[in-house]
Amino acid sequence: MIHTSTEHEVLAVVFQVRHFGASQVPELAVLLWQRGLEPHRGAWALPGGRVRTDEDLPSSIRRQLAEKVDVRELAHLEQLAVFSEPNRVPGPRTIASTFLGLVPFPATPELPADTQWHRVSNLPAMAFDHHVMVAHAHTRLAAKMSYTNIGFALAPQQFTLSTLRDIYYATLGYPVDATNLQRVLVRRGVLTPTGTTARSGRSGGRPGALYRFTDDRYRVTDEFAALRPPG
Amino acid sequence: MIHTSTEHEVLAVVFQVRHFGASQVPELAVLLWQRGLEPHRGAWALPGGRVRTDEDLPSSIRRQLAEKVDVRELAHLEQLAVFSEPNRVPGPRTIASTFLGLVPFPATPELPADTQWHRVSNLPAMAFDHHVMVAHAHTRLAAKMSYTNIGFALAPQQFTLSTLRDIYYATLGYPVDATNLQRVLVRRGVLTPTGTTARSGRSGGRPGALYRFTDDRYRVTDEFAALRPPG
DNA sequence: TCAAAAGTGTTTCACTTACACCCATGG
DNA sequence: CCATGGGTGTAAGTGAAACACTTTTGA
Repeated sequence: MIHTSTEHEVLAVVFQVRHFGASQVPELAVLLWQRGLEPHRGAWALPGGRVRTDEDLPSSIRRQLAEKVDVRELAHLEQLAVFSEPNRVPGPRTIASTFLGLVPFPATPELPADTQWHRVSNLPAMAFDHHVMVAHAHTRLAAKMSYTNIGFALAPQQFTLSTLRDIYYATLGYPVDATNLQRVLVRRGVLTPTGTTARSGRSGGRPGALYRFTDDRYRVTDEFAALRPPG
Repeated sequence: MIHTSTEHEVLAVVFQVRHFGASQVPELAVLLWQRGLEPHRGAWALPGGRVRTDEDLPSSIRRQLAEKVDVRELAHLEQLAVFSEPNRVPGPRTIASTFLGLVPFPATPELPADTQWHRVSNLPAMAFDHHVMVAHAHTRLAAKMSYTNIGFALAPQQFTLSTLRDIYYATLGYPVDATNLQRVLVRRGVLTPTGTTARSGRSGGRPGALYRFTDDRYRVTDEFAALRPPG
């Protein structure tokens, strides 16, 4: 197919840690909408769409996400990769810029009828190259969980360490020791104790201390694993 | 200004570690060309240009770089950020996708008359928003020097540890201990001894052992600084 | 008083850095 | 034989992981 012009679209991989069914442990979820028209009718797609000529990409994706979720819920938004294969979608040649968006636990935004949260570990049939984008976003998120404070965008304002441990588990895919998590994050200045305590759960147990993220903006907290500057 | 359509361009920040003047220590350099026409006539710009409708972004930037440097010299190429402010350049609205390109030391590719290497530490007046792109690329490169094998794309096939130390110094901006550099990189499997030795320099001194990078493809070598998987 | 959940303390381990000292070469 | 640069050994420090043990609560 020969293209004569190029369109530009933005797509967002919006993640939230959510409870599914009666399961005790929450899982990582991604926001998808189901296509009602061909091509790929019935397949699930990432929210987003055409970029207008008078808006930059972050504005564009925020505008388009506003139709899906309350944008105030979006605690973090960052650029991912660009997908530019000339025939990645049928029709006019379209370059896609992808974004990673994060919604805090445990908000439950209103969703349009065609839109749903899906387990990242159990994705439905997806439209076009969107599954690659989800995988890419997940990889990026998991990496950043260990050397940035990006968790602030997935956690509530205040939380116990068990809650935070669940969030790390959901994003990383492997269990994390709550004790060590606390020590690592407090030492780095990522976590601050609020001084208050939560109430005990339904089945008793000692109430947990409440923490909050020190910053509510993205920050790299562990830049140099090796080859640090001298001093 | 009201735009009615959107163009898409690619721009590359091409780095090389180079000797400048009689200085003993090489420095990080970026490839720039000087604009001969308005706007920003005389200012220095990144290589790149309009994306054709039938090529993806990596192909496009490779094609356009071929006019500046021998593409065989380009040992690494990766996507950076997209710049999308509607008025970032005069004329039609243009979205720019930027790339990071790396050329090994100490190649000296032929350059067109309008093109030169410039010290990253002493940049000339630059066109449009290109200085931001260079800063962004430098930050990304410095970060990746410490947790990936990306140095393979800046180093010769074989090299002594002093050479490698200079390359790390040039990219990171602070001195690195050659001894520890060797230990860190060999343990991670990034560096392999060749078993051969270099000849002594002009002023005598013990000849250095020669090393090579184990892989000639980009690889993350130190994924988890903390919160590693159990086991 | 028991189970559940949270928190503390301690040991072990892996890695990195810093630095003093020894080695090989050319002039 | 000495200046120059390369290489080795080692000690100290950091920070993370694992895990047993203690504390606090609800029922």
